Amino acid sequence: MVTLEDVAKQAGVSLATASRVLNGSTRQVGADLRARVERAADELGYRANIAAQTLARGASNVIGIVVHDLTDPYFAALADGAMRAAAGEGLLVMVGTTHRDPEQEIAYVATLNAQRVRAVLLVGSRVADSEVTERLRAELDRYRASGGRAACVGQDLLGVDTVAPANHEGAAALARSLAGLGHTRFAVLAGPPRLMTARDRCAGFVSALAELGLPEPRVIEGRFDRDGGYQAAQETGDATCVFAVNDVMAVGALAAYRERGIRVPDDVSVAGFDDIATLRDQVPALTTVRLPLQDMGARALELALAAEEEPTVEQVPGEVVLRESVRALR
Amino acid sequence: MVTLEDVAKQAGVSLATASRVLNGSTRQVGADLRARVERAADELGYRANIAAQTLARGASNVIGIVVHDLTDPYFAALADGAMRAAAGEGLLVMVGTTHRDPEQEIAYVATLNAQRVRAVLLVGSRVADSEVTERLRAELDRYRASGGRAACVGQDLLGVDTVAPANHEGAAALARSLAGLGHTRFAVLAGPPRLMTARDRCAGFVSALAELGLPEPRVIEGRFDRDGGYQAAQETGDATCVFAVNDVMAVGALAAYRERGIRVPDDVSVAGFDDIATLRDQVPALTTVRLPLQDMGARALELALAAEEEPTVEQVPGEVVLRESVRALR
DNA sequence: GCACACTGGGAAACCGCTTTCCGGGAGGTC
DNA sequence: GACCTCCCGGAAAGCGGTTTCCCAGTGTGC
Repeated sequence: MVTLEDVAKQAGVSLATASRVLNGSTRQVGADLRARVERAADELGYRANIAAQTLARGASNVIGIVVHDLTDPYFAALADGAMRAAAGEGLLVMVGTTHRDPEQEIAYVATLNAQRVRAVLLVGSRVADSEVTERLRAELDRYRASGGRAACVGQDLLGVDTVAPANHEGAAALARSLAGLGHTRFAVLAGPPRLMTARDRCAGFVSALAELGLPEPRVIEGRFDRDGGYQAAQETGDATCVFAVNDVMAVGALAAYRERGIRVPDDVSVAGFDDIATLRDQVPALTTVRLPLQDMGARALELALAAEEEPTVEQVPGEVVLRESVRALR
Repeated sequence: MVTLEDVAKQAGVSLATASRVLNGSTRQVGADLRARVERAADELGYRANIAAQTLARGASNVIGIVVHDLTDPYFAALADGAMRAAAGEGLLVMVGTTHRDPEQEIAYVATLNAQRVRAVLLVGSRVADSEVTERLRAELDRYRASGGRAACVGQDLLGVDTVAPANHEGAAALARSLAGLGHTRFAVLAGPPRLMTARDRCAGFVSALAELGLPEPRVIEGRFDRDGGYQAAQETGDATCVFAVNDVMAVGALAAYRERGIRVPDDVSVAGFDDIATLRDQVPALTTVRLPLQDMGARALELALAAEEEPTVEQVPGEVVLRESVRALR
């Protein structure tokens, strides 16, 4: 393993000079020495030891991103956005996946704190469990107390900068659009009530219907993934319009209906939430609420790095996109 | 920022003892001192500085994964597999995305080397550019020379442990299956010839057809993504069966046909490659070659960590999965 | 011609932790 | 009771960089 000292020795200069040449400094180094050092480094194949640099500088150039599940395109898009932004800042990215285990999330914050990462991004829904949230928050506070920055994509429950998708409002807007098509009997594939995102979307949808004076929809809980949508779709009864709280679930629902010979949108209309790019070619094309996922990820990183005194909370509106999976009732 | 020294002082013990208690050691520490240290650490909210640990230990517990594009479910699945395996080993993961720029790939290897990560996983197709490959290989050699381990998912071109999907054979098997259905006029949505993966799949398909004595397929180059498939599908002429070299392209092709009123599989059969989970609910269901992506990612990590003397190359067979997007010609 | 920046080089302290080495005390053996 | 081990605590030497501080040499301005 080649060290800076080896390089300095080979170039016949001091450690200080070698460091200034190779790893950046405000100080100038004469052209000849500079060349000697660079040549020596090249010949020896020197690579700075970042651990040592981090230790000496007291700051790393790494950020951490914690997501629930990378294979879920929702998180992949958010992570990608954040990673592009990070790359633009010359930062490296450490990614942790919790597989939806809140304990893992807490553990990651602790680990990333230990890594002294510059910033931590918590991407994904909070859960409705104040005990867990409190512990996460404590861990986060500890991290921030020692100079770390944090931001979150999801619900503003952690006292950090937050990019908050307008789940409630987006679902409400969707409900109004669907009601505008003449639907009155709705069902909601609500996902797990534990997940704030699922809960908010469901609540937004339900409350908008109530405001319109429409009957309460049937709310079917289940998992937050494709299979959750598939299963919940078995129980939508005589609803003419079904809202799945995310696109992946909606796709599961479409599959379920297809298998049972129920036509979408002729027999039942289906809508999702998120507008996942990978699912844009579904047949029938999915009505949904579009969220600018990549931008949200990037924005979260910006917020974290900007580090205002007071945590910023940014609402991100969703845009209702009507596609072929819904039809108007005359 | 609370350091180990603070903890030691507060507990009234030496640095050595505090270290042994908190950060693991072969040495025993007496129960009372151990308790004192733990209490002090807890009170102060101590988090070990990993940069310092890495420096002192001379080894980090981080691995690096370099992928082309996280939003492509193919890479997401591979990365997820590798990350699960890493988590099982207690390793943290640093993810870099190249967005298909080979220079970025080289740069990441250099950076990860600087980070002294335990292992580097290069996930994704090599490119048919020996100059670039050579430079990447040189960077990798430099990394390995200083004790790093590396593995690759893709083509065995780097002299490191490799998990190599049987692209050629898989595509050939698919070709035979499709020919068995009676098809004779084929087209291949071949992707970019630069990409070895695209090239191998295309070549495997073409050569299998040749062995069967069937006419040469029309080969249409293009991008490796959904839009590439969409565009290439415009030029498939009178082919009765179209092979897209990956599922995402196949989905693009399905969309193109749908728009033009060409029915799949009635008018044209379509097949892809990879068996991407997110795309399993496509209509019509996509015929494809299944690759155990998550396992491959996990396996690559295993290989990298195992670190035999001679690089291992593991072929991973693909399994042809016939679904509704193809039909038999009578 | 002299005081005075100013420039660029090097010695050495320091970042926070691990680990080797040393030493003192307890316990065992004959 | 002398001698040996074993056990466990602490001092201190690194790990590989960065950066402060000091110093010699070189232009400047008057």
